[in-house]
Amino acid sequence: MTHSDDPDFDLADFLPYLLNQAAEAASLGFQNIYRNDYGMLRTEWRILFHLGRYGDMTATEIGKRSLIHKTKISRAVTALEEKRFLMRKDFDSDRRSASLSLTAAGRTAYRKLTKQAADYDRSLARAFSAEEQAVLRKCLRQLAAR
Amino acid sequence: MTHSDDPDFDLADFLPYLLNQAAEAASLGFQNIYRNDYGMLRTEWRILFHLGRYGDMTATEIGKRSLIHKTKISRAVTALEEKRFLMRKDFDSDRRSASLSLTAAGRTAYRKLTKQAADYDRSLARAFSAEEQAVLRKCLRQLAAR
DNA sequence: TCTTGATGGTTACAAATGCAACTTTTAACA
DNA sequence: TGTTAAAAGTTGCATTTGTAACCATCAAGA
Repeated sequence: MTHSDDPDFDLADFLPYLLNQAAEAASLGFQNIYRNDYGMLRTEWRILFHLGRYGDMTATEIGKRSLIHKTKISRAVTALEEKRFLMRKDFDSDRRSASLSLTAAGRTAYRKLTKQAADYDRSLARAFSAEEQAVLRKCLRQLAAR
Repeated sequence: MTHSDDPDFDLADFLPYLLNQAAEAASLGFQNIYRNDYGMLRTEWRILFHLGRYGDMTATEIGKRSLIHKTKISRAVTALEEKRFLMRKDFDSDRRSASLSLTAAGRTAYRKLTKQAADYDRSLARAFSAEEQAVLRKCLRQLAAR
């Protein structure tokens, strides 16, 4: 006996819930890599990725691209700096901000992590047909864009 | 110019990232409802849901069903009790645990929230065709099951 | 030049979470 | 019966994160 007026509804079918479960499960495997192998947090890996992929930029520019909040960026940049994955180069023109660029170690980490991410992505996607993958990614993108 | 050995790879295509973005966006709309209207956190709403849907049970039983960690359950139950949404009934047979049951206010909140969840789910799903929805849910379930 | 307002980034504080340690009670069994 | 181990919850601590307030610098105009 159910206690609901809407007996067909179940959390397991609720899209936000289902998305969360899937996202958490999918994150886990890769999280282990950047956490255990590089001692990074998620935000740090994301920032490393942005710098590696798009080149040097300021914290604000990372924020515009990634939609990560500036306090998270500030802390992650400090952490990456302490780990010697990136360096700040002050501008003469504007001493409020600095150009962030990866060190050699940072670029190496970027290269390896990107490769592992691509591998991991393939291992996840392997469970689905090409059509399913296309639908899945399209739906996710659409949901994310709200 | 890209700085990668794998120039086709982008975070925006990375499934864990995409899933996270979609999950976060999808959560937001409903989060506003249980937060603003009922002052609940996500775990509290989930526990309210389990009790409303499946009837009275102990904290451990909720944990088995929902896979929520017992410390989160303990804190959420206390919070729901303070908000007068649930009550503990001690067992005579085993004084370590208690049966948790919703109050009248809790049942009302459950009914309304469940209805709003169902509506919200439909509003999300409306963006997709029936086939897309089926593929999406199937893929998410499969990912979550890993 | 001086003031006012915006911008880039950091820090303080509070809430949320995970992990481990702990308390109480029960069960097992020598 | 008395000791030990397990189970049900709770609490403490350390980490992470969001919000708001904050400092320093720069731009624009009076």
